[in-house]
Amino acid sequence: MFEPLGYAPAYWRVSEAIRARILRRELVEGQALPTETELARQFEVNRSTVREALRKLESNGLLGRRRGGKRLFVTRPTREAVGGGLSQALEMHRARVVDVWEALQAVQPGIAAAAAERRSESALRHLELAARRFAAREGERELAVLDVTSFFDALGEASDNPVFMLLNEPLLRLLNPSLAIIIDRVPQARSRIGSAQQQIVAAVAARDAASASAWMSRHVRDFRRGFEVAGIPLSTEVGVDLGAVPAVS
Amino acid sequence: MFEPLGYAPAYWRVSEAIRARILRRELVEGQALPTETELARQFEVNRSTVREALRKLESNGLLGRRRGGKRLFVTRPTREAVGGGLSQALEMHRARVVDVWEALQAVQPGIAAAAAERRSESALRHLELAARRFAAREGERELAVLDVTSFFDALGEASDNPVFMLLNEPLLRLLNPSLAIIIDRVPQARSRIGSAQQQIVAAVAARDAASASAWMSRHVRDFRRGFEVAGIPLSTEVGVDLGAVPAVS
DNA sequence: CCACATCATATTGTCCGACAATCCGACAGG
DNA sequence: CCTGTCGGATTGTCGGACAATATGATGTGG
Repeated sequence: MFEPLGYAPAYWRVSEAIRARILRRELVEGQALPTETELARQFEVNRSTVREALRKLESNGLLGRRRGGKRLFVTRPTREAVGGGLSQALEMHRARVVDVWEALQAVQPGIAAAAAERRSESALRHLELAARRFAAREGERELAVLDVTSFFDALGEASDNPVFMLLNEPLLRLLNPSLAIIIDRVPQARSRIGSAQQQIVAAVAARDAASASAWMSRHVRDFRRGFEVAGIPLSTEVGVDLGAVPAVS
Repeated sequence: MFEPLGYAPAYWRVSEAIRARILRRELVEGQALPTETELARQFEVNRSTVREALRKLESNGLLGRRRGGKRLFVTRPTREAVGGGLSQALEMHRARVVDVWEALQAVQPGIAAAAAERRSESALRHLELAARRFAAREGERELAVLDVTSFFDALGEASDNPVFMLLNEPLLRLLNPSLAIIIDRVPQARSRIGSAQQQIVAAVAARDAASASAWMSRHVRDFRRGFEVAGIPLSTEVGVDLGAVPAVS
């Protein structure tokens, strides 16, 4: 009959108060926060309480500090921070390789299309660079995987859409371990990825959204085939150690 | 020439240590954490330091407490926690209505298709229920918006893909304010949304992925038209107060 | 044996005060 | 302009304290 009457500890209220002012842009990016002592004075709580509140905002990525710096500054959550949180959440939700792949399949063609429509010259150059770097890579499985990630990242950048840029990273990161295995075990993986990247780059360069989307669709579908050929069960949970996945003999 | 030599404060290392054990599943969901005093003893740091570490994990959604409870438990980040972090990040990145819309345009058809392929009977019922509730709603702009959100949520649920379920919520949440304005100002908005929902439900019920995807595509495109008719500039930043957007006369 | 009220204990939230390390800004000297 | 010095300010960490209350053990009655 009655709602539980809400009680929130002071550290929570302090953190919400600061968060609200940041989101309302009353505290703008790059601005230094008052010192802990000053905050404690203003909120009329102890410095320890303020510190707990600050830790929450810090891990949300809303506060950060300059390298080696001491004071806290208002920052916008970096891609890494957001991506880390998201992929960590997905691991806890036991997302499987096939789930992430499906999401990629849904979202990447749209990103490619947007990139083709709006890419700037410099974004295009970055994209070309990423593709060339992957193509030039030999051996070095781990680095090759990073190259693949960079390619998708560059594409997100070219789309000039912060939503895409933020979503891209965590999804790719979750697939990184499986990608490494694919590149290791599937002989033609590198060449297929490389040629797909070239087609996509060409379409983006030509501002041909439909073609970019179609090639990306094919590219992502190839990944799925890669999982199968490499013997990675589609129901493998992301975030587990893939060292244990048996090689197909 | 030289890498900055890394130093990490104790609260950070403590929080990382606990996070790692959670992600490695050595601490499983639902399990109670040791008490703060005990953690302080084991890590050989002060309780204040432990508390700062716990606040970080708490705001990541990896730790939570039972309602009215005192001890902390390992939890998986709720959809709200993840969504909150993501939409907050997008606000800070000054994502615009059109950016979010574009992402929706990219991802929702895929979700609809997946839902059509895999929906369970009970998920289908939830979806139907959400559609019926929206259709039955009159007036009550705010609630109508929530109904729309519920519909997309139910669809994500039906897709049975945790990635989709987590991505759905924050995107919709960001559009909620604009949606409210659309429903207020565009007379035919309700009926168009309602009929789109019905078509999607029908396609999902029939397990017709192609049709579900196509209708969803149309549905999302309609939103864009809605923004224009309602006089909401596509370049409006999400998260700003929309009370100021002038009505078209 | 189970359900329930009772109570001592453990635990959290918050405070206070302290101190070392170090970052910051100013200042002087080459 | 670069470098070295210096004092003050700020953070990271510590120890201890106490009120409020959740937790678990205990005892009691059915």
